[in-house]
Amino acid sequence: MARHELDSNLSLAILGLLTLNRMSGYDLRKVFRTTAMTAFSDSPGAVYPALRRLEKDGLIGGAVERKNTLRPRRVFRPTRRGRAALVAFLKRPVTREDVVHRTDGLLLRFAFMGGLVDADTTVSFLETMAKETEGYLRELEAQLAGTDAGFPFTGRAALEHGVDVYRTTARWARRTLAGLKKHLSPRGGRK
Amino acid sequence: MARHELDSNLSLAILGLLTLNRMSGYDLRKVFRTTAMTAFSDSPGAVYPALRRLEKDGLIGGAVERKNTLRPRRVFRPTRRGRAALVAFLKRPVTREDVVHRTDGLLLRFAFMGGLVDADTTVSFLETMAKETEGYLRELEAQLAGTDAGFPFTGRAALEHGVDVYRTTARWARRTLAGLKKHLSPRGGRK
DNA sequence: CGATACATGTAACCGGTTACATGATTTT
DNA sequence: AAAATCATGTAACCGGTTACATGTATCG
Repeated sequence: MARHELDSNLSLAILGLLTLNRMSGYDLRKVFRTTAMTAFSDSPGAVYPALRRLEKDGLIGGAVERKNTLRPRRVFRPTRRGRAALVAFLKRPVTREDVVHRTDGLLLRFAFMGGLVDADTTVSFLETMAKETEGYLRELEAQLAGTDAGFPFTGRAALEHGVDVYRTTARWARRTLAGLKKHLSPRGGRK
Repeated sequence: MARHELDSNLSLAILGLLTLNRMSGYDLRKVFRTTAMTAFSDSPGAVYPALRRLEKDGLIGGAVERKNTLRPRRVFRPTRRGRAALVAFLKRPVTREDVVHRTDGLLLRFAFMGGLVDADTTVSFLETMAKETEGYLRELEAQLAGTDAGFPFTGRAALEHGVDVYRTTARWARRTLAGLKKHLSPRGGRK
């Protein structure tokens, strides 16, 4: 038994994209090749097996389009279970572990939250993410301060890059939180 | 035949660390568990096989310490070939691909450059890295500008995070470049 | 004397990479 | 007619994860 059904960022990305638009494997590959989602492999050896796993787990279903032509395609969309699994996954609490070791997964989850989870969940997601990122940032800064003599210039600079990136992420979370509140509150708020 | 001998960031990290200090597998695990190098697995199932691969490829050699005690340890250090392979790897040209898909590897290479490669190489590494990062940043910004209606708020925000991070990396490269030049030039310069 | 740290391994499993394979359709 | 794009797959290989296994040494 797989630990959970969304076994990788790729599976999460696919399920999320299929929730937005029904797509074929080829369509997904094109998204991964041509958009900002280049972190994901567009190789058939990654995409098609991932689709089969999701289908086997009952999270997506594929229907053959253009059945009688010579170039049919299987277009996938999430099942009810799939949509539920995605929502449950998006709602998982944000941990320090996520911030330190799974930043990409965290951002991916956030990217798909629009429309799938309520605003409160999104807000508290960002709040926790900001807090945990700031906490880890302080750890890193302390470590950087504790380092000095004997440490080569380039090593120290590489560490500084890490600090810069986490600081950027913390600020992004705070800024997005503010933007989100403005986006929701003013008059009635949009879905 | 493996594509190249440094088959993963973990192998690179290990070879680099062993170039700084002779260490055992357990020592390496401790480094990965307790320092900022938490991106690397401290699990024995990752570290010991990686050490064996590096040894098999003749890049490192292990000597048994405390032979006659009941708790001996194998302490590793790079061979001449290993040191040469590391330097060659560090000197590989920086590509757009590296910037887009292997930022971590790039930073890791930079971290180990101190003392192993000459200042010119380090400087041009940073220059290329800055240029390619800025180039990709412009691509991303164009993509972000081209997106708007229909795109959910959270999706757009996630994209903005990516832009923020690349901008941070570009600035880091420029700042570090300036710092490096100051670090080298003023009077005689240090090794 | 129990818990924690030291110290090194193995094995099943898993997802991604790389490369191979096949064929139709559209564009130039 | 050639090249690019559409469209879907398979298979060998690889490194990392997770869990298991074993035993010593030190600290409280």
